[in-house]
Order: sequence, then C-alpha cells, then structure tokens
Amino acid sequence: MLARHEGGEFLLRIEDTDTERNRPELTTNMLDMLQWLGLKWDGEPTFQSDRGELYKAAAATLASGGHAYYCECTAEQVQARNKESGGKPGYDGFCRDRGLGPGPGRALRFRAPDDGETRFDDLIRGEVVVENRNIEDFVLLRSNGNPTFLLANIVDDADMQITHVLRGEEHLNGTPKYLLLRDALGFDYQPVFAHLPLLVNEQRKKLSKRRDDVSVADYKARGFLPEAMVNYLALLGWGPPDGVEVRPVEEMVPLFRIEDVSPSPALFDIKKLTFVNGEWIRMLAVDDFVQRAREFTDSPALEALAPLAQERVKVLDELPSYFDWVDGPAEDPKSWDKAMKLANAGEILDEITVAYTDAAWNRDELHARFMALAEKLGVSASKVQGPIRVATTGRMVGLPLFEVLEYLGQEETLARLRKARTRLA
RNA sequence: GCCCCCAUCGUCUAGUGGCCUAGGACACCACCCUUUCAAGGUGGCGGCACGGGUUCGAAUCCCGUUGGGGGUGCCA
Repeated sequence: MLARHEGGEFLLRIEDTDTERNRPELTTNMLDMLQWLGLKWDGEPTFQSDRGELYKAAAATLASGGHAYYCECTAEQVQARNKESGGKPGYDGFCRDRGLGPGPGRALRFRAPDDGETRFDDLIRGEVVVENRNIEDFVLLRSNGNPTFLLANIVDDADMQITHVLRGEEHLNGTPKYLLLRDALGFDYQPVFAHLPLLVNEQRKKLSKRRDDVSVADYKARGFLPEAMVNYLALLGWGPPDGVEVRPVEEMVPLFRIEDVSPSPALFDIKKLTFVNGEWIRMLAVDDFVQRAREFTDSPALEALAPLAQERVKVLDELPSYFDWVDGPAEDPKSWDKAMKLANAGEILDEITVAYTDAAWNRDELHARFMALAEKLGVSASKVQGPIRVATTGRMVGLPLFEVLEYLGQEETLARLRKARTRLA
C-alpha cells in the first residue's frame, strides 16, 4: 500500500497487504489507524495486483539471465530430503541444474551465489555482512504465478526510488537477498537502511497479532488518547536529548534522528503508556476533555464535574466508575461493608442527615459543616466521610465528596442518607 | 542445527575513553499535602551479564563466554 505525505515531502510505503489474498480491509484498517494517530496521508492505496506486470517482467529478466530457475519440489519433498540429510531447514537446491522450464506447479527460485559476501550499512546497526553461501535459493514466483514479498519489494523500491528503507529487525536477514536481487536485476539503486528494534512482550518475544494486544483500535476503545499513543511509541527505542518525555510529536520531530534509535528490543510497557495518557488527559482543555469523555459516559454530571474527573482519570474507560452514582448509589457491597462497619457509622449518618436552611447548599458550606461534625464526634475527617460517601454514591472512592453532594442537591442527598440509615439500622 | 542481531536499575532510556560516587522517566516504598481517590512535593530502593585484553584511565574500544531475540515459508 502506498501513502503520500501531505506536503509531498516523502513517499511512505507500507507493506502489509497479503500479496496473494490481497485483502483491502487490512489497508483500510491501517489507514484508519494512521488517521487516528494524526499521521496525515493522501493518495489512493496501491495494491500489488495492480503492479503484477512489473514483477513478472523482473522475474523473466532473472530467469533468462540465469539468476533464477524453475523448481517443481513441493514443501513436503524438500522437508523429507532435509530430514534424511540431517534435518537442516531451507531449500537444498534440488532443481538447480535440472533446466526446468515454466509450467504448472513450478515455482521460480533465485539462484543464490555460492561464494562471496553481501554487505550493507545500516543506520542503526552499522555494517552487516552475510556470506552468500548461507543464503538459500528462495522463491521469487509461487507456483501459481504470484510474486513473493521479496521480489515485489525490490522491484517497487527501485521503481519508486525509495530513499529510506525503514523496517523492523525481522527484515534484517532478508536484506542481503534484496540486495542480491537488485544486483541480478542490474538496478542502479541504493537506499539507506535502518532496521528498527522489535517491540516485545513481557516474555521478551516479538509482539504478535495473535497473542498480544497490538490493535491500535483496542487502545482507542479503552480510552487512550492518540496524542499519548504517538508520544509513548516515540519513546520506545529513543529518548529526547533534553529528557522531556511527555510532549507533542511536532516537538519531537525536529529532535528525532533515526541513527539515535537504540538497536535493542523494547518492551511495550502499558504502565508507562498509562502514565503518559494521564498526563495528556490533564493537559486537555476542559471542553476538549468533556467531548472526548462523552464517548465513555453519558452522565449528565460530566460537564459540572469534569475538571475533578480529568485530574483523576488516567484512561478514559475509568470514567463510568466516577459517575455511576447519578441515578442512585452504585451497588458495591465491599464499599458498604467497609464504611458501615465503623462503630459510629450510624451516629455519623444521624448527625449529617439534618437539613439546613440557614445557608446555601454548596461545597464550601458542606465542607465547613462536615469539619465541624468530625470535630464534634472526635473522629478524623477521613473516617467521617466514608459512611457519607457510601450512602450517597455507593463507593468508598470517587470524586471529591462535597462537589458531588452539591450536584445532587439537598433533597436528594438527604433522601439517600436517610435510606442508608434505615438500611444500616 | 545454521545465519544475523542485541546486552546500563523490574521497564523505557542518558551515556560515544577521564565530567560516572553511572543521570532521568515509569513502576514500587516512605513521608508531606489532603474529606476518599488522584494530582502535586520530598526522599528511598534499584543497574553497566561474565571473563580476558587495549590504555595512565573503560559502562564506553577489541576478543571470547553466557544469556536473550530474530530469521531460516510457494506469509509479509
């Protein structure tokens, strides 16, 4: 798939589409992801099937030039022969000199050199040298006629004059093959290589789609901000020279140099991502926060209490638990037990359930009366708020109590307190 | 098996021969602040994998060992 940067400054080619099955939805997902992350692009995606003739021409050049040959071995046959000769994987060159022509069931293989070495410079890893005899005869054209990734890769790169080949370390081994193909095809083409470190899981294995959480859509659904995601991703394998880690991409771009990227694998640490996300949430303008928070809660109290929630939440999907008291105290037996088992829980509720009319029902007044009550009962303020909090919101933890009570209003608050008192008795 | 890559606190990193008694961030712990929880503040815990060289001097350079990862597909 191809995507051109907005300013036309560079051409980004993303190779993710299966050349054989050619599933467009993969491309669509990727474009959605890029957009969410704020990476601009334009231009229409290009599929490999649109460029088939180019690959076939290259394959023909290779075959007629003696750089490739047809092979009718099946995977099973190769495997069986390898097993017999000592279990070494890789193609054994069985059809190398059989002079087979094209035909059904026959794949085209590259004839790798028997000697010499292939070397290249990598911005991140320095010089990499591989002896050609360690490179086996890999497939160029499948028996169904479709080109493989490697062939499409070099043809596209040379054709588009790709300047920078930046990819994961898993492609490091493929690079000598890529270069061998380039030379066999006679291309005058020399990109700059940079093989980036792999992202690994807790077991230090390469992050895989099958067993790890790698879908950006999932992080989006959980309430991670794209700003935080990009920010955190940039921190893997790299650190800003001034040490300021939480900052917008625009600020990191001028600081970033691909050659400063670390060559060793990095662990994707959800804890730090969460921290960065919390920082970004707190940096949001309140109305922006409210807008984004709306995806996660439909509470009518959101607008009124947004700044208080904004300061507490690290991931947006925590929001519901901060606002589930609006229609009545949340069901949370643990909180109830913890708060109400206090010896003087009943006494606290008795004292606080008295209405007042000599002052406005607001945070400051509630606070003042609450403090007076704590002093009167000779109990710490933090102890006193427990029963009240649970009686009104159902939970032991949550937004600051008096703001919540102010929002609830005197009538509703007192009703909840009395109800709790009855239940307690 | 073979080939390639990698190796600083638990994690992400700074460090490119003396500014290193190895710095920062996350996490963790303690204290402060405080109506809960957060946020904020202060402090703490914690690392150059090992062994040889080179050098007046090595986390930094070289070699080896060990450990980890990747590749070894008619996947990309």
